[in-house]
Amino acid sequence: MQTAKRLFAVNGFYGTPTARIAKEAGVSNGILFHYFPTKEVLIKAMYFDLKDRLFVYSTSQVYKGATLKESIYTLWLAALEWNLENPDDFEFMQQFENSPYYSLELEKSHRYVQMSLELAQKGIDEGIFKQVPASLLFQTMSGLVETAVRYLRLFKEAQEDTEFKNRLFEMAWDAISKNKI
Amino acid sequence: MQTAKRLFAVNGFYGTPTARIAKEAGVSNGILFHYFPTKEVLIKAMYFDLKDRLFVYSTSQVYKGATLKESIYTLWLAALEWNLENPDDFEFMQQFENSPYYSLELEKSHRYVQMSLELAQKGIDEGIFKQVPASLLFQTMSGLVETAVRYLRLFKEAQEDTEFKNRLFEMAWDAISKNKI
DNA sequence: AAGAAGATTGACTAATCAGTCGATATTATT
DNA sequence: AATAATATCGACTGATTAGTCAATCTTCTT
Repeated sequence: MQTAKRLFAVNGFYGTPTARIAKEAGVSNGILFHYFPTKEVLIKAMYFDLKDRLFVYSTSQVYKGATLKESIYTLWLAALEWNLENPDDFEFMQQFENSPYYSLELEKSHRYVQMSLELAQKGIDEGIFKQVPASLLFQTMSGLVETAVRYLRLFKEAQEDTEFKNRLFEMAWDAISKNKI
Repeated sequence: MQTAKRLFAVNGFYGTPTARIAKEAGVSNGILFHYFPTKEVLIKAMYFDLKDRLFVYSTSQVYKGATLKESIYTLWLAALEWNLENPDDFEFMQQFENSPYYSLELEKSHRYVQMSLELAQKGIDEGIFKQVPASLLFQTMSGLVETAVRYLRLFKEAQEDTEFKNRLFEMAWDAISKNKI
């Protein structure tokens, strides 16, 4: 799976023959299909695995007694840094979510998504977030994490700039929170 | 190109044989390669064409004497509705921008991107937008248009809800503009 | 009308690739 | 130790597909 991820990230799903995955992973062609009966099964298993690791990593960072904003910030930062530190995962995820393999049903089955939706609903109920559907808030935040990741991948010098990252978060926060004018 | 776009939107680039494009377009295999020497050339030509049509459509809607916020709103709405009315274009664009064909150099060559960047810079200079790079503001807006499109495609009943669309714009505007607390 | 230039055809090919399968090796169970 | 169960191998195949090419048709020029 690690080898497949690296190759997919560079050459895309269709640009990566299963034979090459097996070869570079140092195993036979046969054994690959022994564990993953089709290429599609391999790809979906990889996506599920990735989302689950992201969930474990993100939630492990959140304090128990944190305020909502602190929690959101921690989760936002965790997602951001995780994507920056695992560029192959990010590439793979982007490709997958824009491929025919992806579906909403699949998406909703992940713990990561469920947890995020609950948090969004909490913010709405407390009157901190805008009065829009929770799923919209989640998608907005996810989209803005992606934007931030893409930007910081381009301008690497800003990756260590805490002040700049705070501004990035501020943009995301302003998008979803009620404005106190 | 229209046929290719429809097929790509449904089956993806790699899931669509050139022979099928030709057949469904009612032309021969040979003539397709007469005008587009490779599949890649076809795909890139389609992307360029699409971005240019989006530019023409969007800018035609902006009033001369409009304020910055009005202009941004008009452009945001134009992009949103254009994507909703041309779902094949949207699917195609998403796939392209997450494929190995895509590059930043290509992106910057489009009139649409150049115009957007100038507008973003104007907002920064006037102190209306957050003091971050213009390209970040543009990418943020683009990302939020995508989010809005995806959301409205899922919940079609909200597509005609002007009030809801205003809320969507508000989220985008709050993300990029300075907050008046 | 003759000839040139370009448009169009579709059968063909060389290469690629997902997935199979029978044989062999390793590990677990009794 | 004998047997069963599982893991691994890699050569092979059937299907698919991007791109070619020689022949035919259409349009333009003089």
